[in-house]
Amino acid sequence: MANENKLQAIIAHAKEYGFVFPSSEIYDGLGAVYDYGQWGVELKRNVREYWWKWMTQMNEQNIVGIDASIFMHPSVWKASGHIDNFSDPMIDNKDSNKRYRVDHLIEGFAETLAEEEGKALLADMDKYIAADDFAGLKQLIEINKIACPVSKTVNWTDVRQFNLMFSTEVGSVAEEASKIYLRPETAQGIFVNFLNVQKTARMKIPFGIAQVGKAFRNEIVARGFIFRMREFEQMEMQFFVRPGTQKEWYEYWKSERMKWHATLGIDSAKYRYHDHVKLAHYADAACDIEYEYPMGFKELEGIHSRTDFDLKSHQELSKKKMQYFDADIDPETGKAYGNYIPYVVETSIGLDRTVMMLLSEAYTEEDLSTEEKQDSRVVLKFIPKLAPIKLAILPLMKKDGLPEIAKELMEECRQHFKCFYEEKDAIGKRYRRMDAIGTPFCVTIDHQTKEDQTVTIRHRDTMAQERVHISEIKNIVLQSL
RNA sequence: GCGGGAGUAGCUCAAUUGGUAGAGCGACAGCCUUCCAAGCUGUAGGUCGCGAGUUCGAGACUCGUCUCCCGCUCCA
Repeated sequence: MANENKLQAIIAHAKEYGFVFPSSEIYDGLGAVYDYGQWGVELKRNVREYWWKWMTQMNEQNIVGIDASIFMHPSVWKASGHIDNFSDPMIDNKDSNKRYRVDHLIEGFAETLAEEEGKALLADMDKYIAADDFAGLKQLIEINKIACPVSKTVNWTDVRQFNLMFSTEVGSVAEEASKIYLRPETAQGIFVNFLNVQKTARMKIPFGIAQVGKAFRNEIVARGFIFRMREFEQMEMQFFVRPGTQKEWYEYWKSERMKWHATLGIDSAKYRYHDHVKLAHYADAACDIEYEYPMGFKELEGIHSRTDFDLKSHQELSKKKMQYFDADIDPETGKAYGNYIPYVVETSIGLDRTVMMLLSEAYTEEDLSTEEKQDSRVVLKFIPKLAPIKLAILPLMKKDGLPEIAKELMEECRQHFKCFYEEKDAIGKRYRRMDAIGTPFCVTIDHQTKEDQTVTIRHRDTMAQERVHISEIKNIVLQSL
């Protein structure tokens, strides 16, 4: 299937079978916001829980979790650089339809001028930017006849503000209210709690703090289904290390995170690392783990060596010492390492992007036609651990006591994993419905069950069936999880 | 934001030059059925994206508007 069609098919399937719905659809929807439906939420929860366990329980490193609030003190975003770096005035060229950050455009032009002239121009620009004077900025562009590099024209729109962060007011009385932001990343919740966690959990470096939660970003263009949403969920872990060791920990987490991906049942050829050449303001090394989505390789997870940028910024702004006292002996000096601000290696993966990866990877259209008749099915090949429903229990017919036996099995199994019971329609049709939402096992109760307590267990991917004793079903499913 | 394409039932689509909305699948109820969708009967479901205009009459024509998709621009 062509990739553009595959994306369409996945979006349609996700909606049709209750995985992902457009937000507020009855009111024409809300751009780049989606809701998870009954099966989507199970899939997403399974991913989230698996990541959490893998990080905070199964991993050999010392990692604990937190759950910080979405609202944070405005100074947090001052310290993190989000206020200064991500609220840029933008301008569009009407002929080329290209959009530019105003500062980039003017800086680019300034470089073509003589040094003194350029400096003067940039000084003017900084003055206008500091004053939020957009009309002044536009005037500056017009006076200097700064042209679009593509269209070479000066046919510009007005200058507009681009805000990465969503803001709202805290305080119920309007005059007393103060502006705060919805967090654009979860990491800062970890940094501001660094001391709390380190002290109360008596954590020793190296150690990690994990968090899963919502984050919010205005996007200039929100496209690609749940790949890029305005409200999304991140699974992040900040790993605090001794300065100077960040490079080896960066490499460690680079490979460690790929090990996690290798357990998701995804073709390893669909993954690649992408090293950042141009580094963000806080990083000394950074790479992405990319997955080949239907629209191409795209960033799924980021691994960043964030240095001590964040803790240091918070220390400066808050005047609180964000230090760790390291009693370990430095072999070079024979003395304790002493007080320092830890360096940080971050792993940050998009939960929604992971769900989209799993949907993309699992979605399979199969042609089952024989010479006699045409036949096909759509099957979602999730690994059982992540599948929304683990087991469907299907009496072959809804009479002769078969539903009663099925319900007994249902009662036993539902205590351990998500089950689905259905007695309507032909058995083949019920199998196909379960295929469409990725249920790995179906068990069918028939008349023979009444005689020898055996049932048919049917495997999703191979469609193979085997006859087993009814008492084995629970363990067969549990072993696959 | 710009350019292109598309909006009719849950889904896929149909409705002669404008004449007042249908089918298949799906869903639901029942019948029949001893293991891989499309056997039988019945039922529900649509102010044709929304709003104006032209007309005796608009799903169709005109204008506006909204939403979605594709491409471009920005981006941790």
